[in-house]
Amino acid sequence: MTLNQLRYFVAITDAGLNITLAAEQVHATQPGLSRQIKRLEDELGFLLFGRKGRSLTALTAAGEQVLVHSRRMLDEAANIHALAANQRGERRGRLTIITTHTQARYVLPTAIAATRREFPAVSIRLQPSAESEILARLARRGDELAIISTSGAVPGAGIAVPLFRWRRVVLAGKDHPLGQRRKAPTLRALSALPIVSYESSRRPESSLRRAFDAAGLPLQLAMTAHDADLIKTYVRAGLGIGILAEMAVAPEDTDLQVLPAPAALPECITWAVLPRGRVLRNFTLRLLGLLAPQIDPTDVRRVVAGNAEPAWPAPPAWQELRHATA
Amino acid sequence: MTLNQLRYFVAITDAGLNITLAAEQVHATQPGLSRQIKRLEDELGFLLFGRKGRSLTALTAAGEQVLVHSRRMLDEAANIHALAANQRGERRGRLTIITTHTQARYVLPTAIAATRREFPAVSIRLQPSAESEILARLARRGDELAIISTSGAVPGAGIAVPLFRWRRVVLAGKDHPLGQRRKAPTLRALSALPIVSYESSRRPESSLRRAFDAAGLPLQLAMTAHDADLIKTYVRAGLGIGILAEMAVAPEDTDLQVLPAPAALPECITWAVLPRGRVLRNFTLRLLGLLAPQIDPTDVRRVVAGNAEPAWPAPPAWQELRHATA
DNA sequence: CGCGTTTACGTCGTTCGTAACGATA
DNA sequence: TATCGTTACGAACGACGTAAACGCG
Repeated sequence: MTLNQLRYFVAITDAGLNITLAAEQVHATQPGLSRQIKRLEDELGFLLFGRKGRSLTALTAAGEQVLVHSRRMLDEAANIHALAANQRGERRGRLTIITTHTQARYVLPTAIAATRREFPAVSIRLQPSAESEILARLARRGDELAIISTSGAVPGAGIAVPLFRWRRVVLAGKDHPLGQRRKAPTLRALSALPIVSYESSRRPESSLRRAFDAAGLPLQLAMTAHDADLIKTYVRAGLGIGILAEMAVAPEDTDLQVLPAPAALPECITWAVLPRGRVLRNFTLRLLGLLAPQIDPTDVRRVVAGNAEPAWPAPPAWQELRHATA
Repeated sequence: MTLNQLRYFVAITDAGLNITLAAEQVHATQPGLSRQIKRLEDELGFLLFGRKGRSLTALTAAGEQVLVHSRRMLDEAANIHALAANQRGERRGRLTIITTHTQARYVLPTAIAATRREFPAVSIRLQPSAESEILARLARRGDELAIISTSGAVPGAGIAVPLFRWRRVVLAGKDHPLGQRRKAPTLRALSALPIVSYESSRRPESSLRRAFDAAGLPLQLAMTAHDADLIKTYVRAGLGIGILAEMAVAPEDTDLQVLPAPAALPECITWAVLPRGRVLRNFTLRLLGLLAPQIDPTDVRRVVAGNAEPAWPAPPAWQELRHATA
């Protein structure tokens, strides 16, 4: 049993049982993979894949089991390599961040730019994803970090580190009467108007929808998008009233009226979610520190390694954070 | 990075940084290990060991880290091998049981004999250990299973499966007046007499000692031993009154008076403790099933694999169990 | 000097890529 | 016939053991 054999094995399963495709992805030839799988099966004494004719049709039940342990071994191998890279001060690497559009567009840029200045050879890959996919992707391999928001609840998968608290804002067109009193509109007032907000507000468990439900008021979603810029565009076009994250309001949005959200809309928290048990590269921790200065990188390492229980400092409000890091 | 390199690496640390000794234990030559370690260090880019002259003096800090992940990788490799052995119905293997003398002498024999009848090629190694060492040894490698007793509390390390409940008995010499009423003596009565019991009773947190402490009575330990047979021998010799586990009373002990223990001495539970995350061989589960028929082997597998939360059936009393399995 | 590690050298086994072959839709 | 997996072959690499050299107590 070789690490390479296991690497080929999971590559084949990840490629949907297509050996040729898997071979490309591990930078090897197809006969090489075929042979190693055969060797592995010979050594273990049973088939990993079910075959019909010459092509692979499915993992066997035993193969499923082996796959689980193989992935763990490869994860640990990757951990040792990450450890080594940190140890010798390696400054190259890759960091994949899975996040939503709003975080990517309004929260991350300064921190990512600063990280890149410090580690110019690190390739940072932003992977905007729908909220529902984010936690699922974390389980995959790679040096991944998810940045997501919830209204209070701690995300289930991985190690969740609270970065900052934020509230929603209400956006109205320049001459919309809602803005005339310059204070937060009531939930009831919003309920009477067409709303433009995030796609995720369509989900019945979204905190926006639940706030309206709790008040017994209807929520009229005129339009939804993943993208805060689109939302603002359509508010400008007069499609309705925007409800979005305060981070998404930029200085150049002077043509819009920005009002606080009703108190009934709960405060949200943005979290960094890290895969449990993974050795983090130095630049990953650096990015986290830049995003939320209250976080102690050493604590993060300990908790992710499973050597300490999470005990995070209370996250600051977004406004404080932005002033502190500006 | 090769699995062999990691194997050599942990062998060297387990051999106390003696490469020659480690080489014997992994059935290889000393230069081979030296070379592979050098290669590994070259690849990782830093030293795993501190050296003085030509000899290894200590693990480096980075080496400690690598060691942790290396062990995990090798554990997973062993898991795959165990999985494979199970899958192809391999009936050979080794099972090391870490336990106390009383369990080894009075509880395990029938179950072990039955397991050996079913798996004649399995070599079972009984490793009697003091209670304090048992849990520490579980962390080491190999197909290990610990059988230990506590007075109620769940053992901390690994997965603890409750096997059965038992009580203590009081042993007195044939003509000792304590036995004349043929019922359980009081704690106060025992307190006035010299006691012969287990070595572990010397520990202040032992349940025997705590029962006397709670009653405000002194415990006079005339003699202690790890070994129930020794205790009986010294009771016969008139050294004092024996207090030991009910399992340790054999039919041939007709020359001793056997009395129930005072109710103030709490009931104990014997547990099987399994290392978390290890794939168990079929014969290990078989032995567990023979020890405690109420246990569902599939549940044990699931819980040890981390795929289910422990929810064990209530353990029967030793007497019921013995009659059920006899 | 004895113990333990490193270096040198020759052999063997394994892996890999290229190329040809086989099966399947 | 195109696609994908298997088998065949030759080259290159790497691991291993033996034997000798080196350092340290």
